[in-house]
Amino acid sequence: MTPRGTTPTIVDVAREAGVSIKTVSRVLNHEPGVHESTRDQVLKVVEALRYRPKQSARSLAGGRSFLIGLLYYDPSAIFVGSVQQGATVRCRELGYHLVVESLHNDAPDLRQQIDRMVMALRPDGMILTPPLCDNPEVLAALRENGTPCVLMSPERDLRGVPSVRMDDVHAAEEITNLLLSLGHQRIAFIKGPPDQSASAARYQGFVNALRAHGLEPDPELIQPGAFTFESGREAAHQLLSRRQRPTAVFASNDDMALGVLAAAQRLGLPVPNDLSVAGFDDSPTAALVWPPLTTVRQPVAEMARTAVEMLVTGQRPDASAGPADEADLHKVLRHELVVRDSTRAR
Amino acid sequence: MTPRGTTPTIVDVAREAGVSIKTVSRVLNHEPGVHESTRDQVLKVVEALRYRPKQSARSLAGGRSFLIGLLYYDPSAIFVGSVQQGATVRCRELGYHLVVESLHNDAPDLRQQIDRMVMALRPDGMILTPPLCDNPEVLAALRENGTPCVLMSPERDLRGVPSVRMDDVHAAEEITNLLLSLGHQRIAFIKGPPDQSASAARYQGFVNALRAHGLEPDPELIQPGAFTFESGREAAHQLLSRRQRPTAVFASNDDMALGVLAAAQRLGLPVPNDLSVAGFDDSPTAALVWPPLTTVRQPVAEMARTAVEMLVTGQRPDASAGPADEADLHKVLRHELVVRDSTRAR
DNA sequence: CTGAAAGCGCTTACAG
DNA sequence: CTGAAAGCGCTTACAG
Repeated sequence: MTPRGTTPTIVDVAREAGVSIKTVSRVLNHEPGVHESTRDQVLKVVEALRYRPKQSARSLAGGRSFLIGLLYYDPSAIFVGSVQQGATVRCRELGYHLVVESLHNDAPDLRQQIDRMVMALRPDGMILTPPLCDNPEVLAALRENGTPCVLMSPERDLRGVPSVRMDDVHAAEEITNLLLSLGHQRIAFIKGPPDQSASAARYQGFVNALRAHGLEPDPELIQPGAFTFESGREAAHQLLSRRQRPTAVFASNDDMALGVLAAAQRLGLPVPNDLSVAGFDDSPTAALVWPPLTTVRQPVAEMARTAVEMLVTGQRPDASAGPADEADLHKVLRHELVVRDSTRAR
Repeated sequence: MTPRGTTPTIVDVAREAGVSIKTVSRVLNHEPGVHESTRDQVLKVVEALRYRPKQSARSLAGGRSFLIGLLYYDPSAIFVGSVQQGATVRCRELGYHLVVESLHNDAPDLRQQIDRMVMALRPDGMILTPPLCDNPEVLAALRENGTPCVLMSPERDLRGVPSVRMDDVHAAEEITNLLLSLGHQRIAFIKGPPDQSASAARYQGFVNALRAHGLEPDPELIQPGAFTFESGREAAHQLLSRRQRPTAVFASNDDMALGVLAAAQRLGLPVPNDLSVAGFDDSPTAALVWPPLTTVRQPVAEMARTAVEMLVTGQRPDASAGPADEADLHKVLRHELVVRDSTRAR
């Protein structure tokens, strides 16, 4: 019997089951070559004793920590909640746990912070979210200490470094197509900041869709923006005070679209009656304004799930199987068009 | 010298510094009774070798995991981002790490999920956020396996169980006082759902403030709500179609206040010119609407920091110091009034 | 199909 | 002020 008040160890299970601890270990790790009856017997005892192997012992002996690290920067990022939801659930399913670390993208001791975490915890893999996944210093630190990484929505894919993303170009095309199909011809576009690759991708999608319909983007209707509420408001003020107003505005993220809504309201232009507005991201706010925003939902939780899987599955640090197929390294997940009340046929 | 390509261990440090591993251990753990010159020598070697003790080894030998668990339920909760920001930063400062687990409040295997995590990781403490911190099953499971907990904003404080919260009554008083000081007399209030204690507390604060000014709450101006956007919209429609409209609405959370904004817009009532609106929570959305919401900011990140501290500091599982002072167990942190453009003097 | 031995890298008593 | 020994609870080769 296990001493009362003490948590059972593998030794207790082995004694109780009448086998060696090695056999218990084999059963617990799903290793092949254990007689079915032996396995059943062990599992029965495990159940009875409510035994769970201790992570620190497994980690010390086996060299795997069963920990996945999540590095993120902006606490207000719409991302965080969904990333975590997806990542923790998938981790649990796979017998892993998620350790979260918030870093400052421009902290002087960024490298030290990462080293410290990696050396202490030895996570079996690390998920990087923007903007950290585009920080060369972070990537270099992780590569040096040999921690496998998956980048979530990086600016651009790196050869040999796994990543998960959605297709911004395609999604922007779909939003634009929606507006076109509603009969809009004068569609304005508010761009993101030039230093983010999503900005160019979304604009590209917008242009693609127009051209596919035989239209050319009208320079008068293209405004710069910064992915912020304020920049959206300013851009909208410009656009809506033109002699010939657009009948629809596609703001390339939700925060800017909210700014457009505010500007329209300020100018007494009812949305969607006199103006259709579309955003991009499906931020929590998008559904909490009037009218609720038509937008694109990034599959954030799914991306996180996928990242965990790639980390747990691709455990071949020595690349014994030869260089992994580059295409398999970069996954693109399907987004979702969310049509709400801010868009209407003209 | 440390073998190349291998991460240094305590043995390498000891050899290089010409001391025993026990002495290295003492230095690293800030134990007293080490000669200053010895300490310096050890630290120099630690630095040179970039040595960091391995958590799994420390944990296995020492019985402390240096892990703090964070249990949460709702991924969309405004909480998550700030909780994590506060908790991870404080953890890092104290040499701990944060493991996050998302649970379903009504999952059938809730208890198992918790047991599994605790048995595997042996976190030194656990932070519970609403609604998990009010779930008796969760609390029982944690108590049984002896994991110290801190409850964040629980419905009610439990004897002997540490908690951190803000003062809802006081904050609601302040919002009401603000509206009163702006000259509003007909102030409507939208309540939260009766099963959440914050609802009653915020209403209490509202009533307190009115009475302090010699006013009585007008039943005509009190509406039920459910802390959701929709319930706020409905309540506002009721309130704003009265023969004698209120000049201000205090919605007891931001989501409902956003609903009020939507309703006012629908009815062509400009905010704040014809109607002042105040919320509660300072959700991310509060600043992303027009006009931006006057509200109360919960000190969420600070609460999380404090929770980590309580867990790390109060490491006396056997209560050797006698029953801790009940008052010290329940911390109340200062909130912040956020005055924006949705409120104006009438 | 199963087991005895060694060892992962630390900390905890215990000495001196 | 410092150290030698034992042990935490597992997994990894290695045998048979």
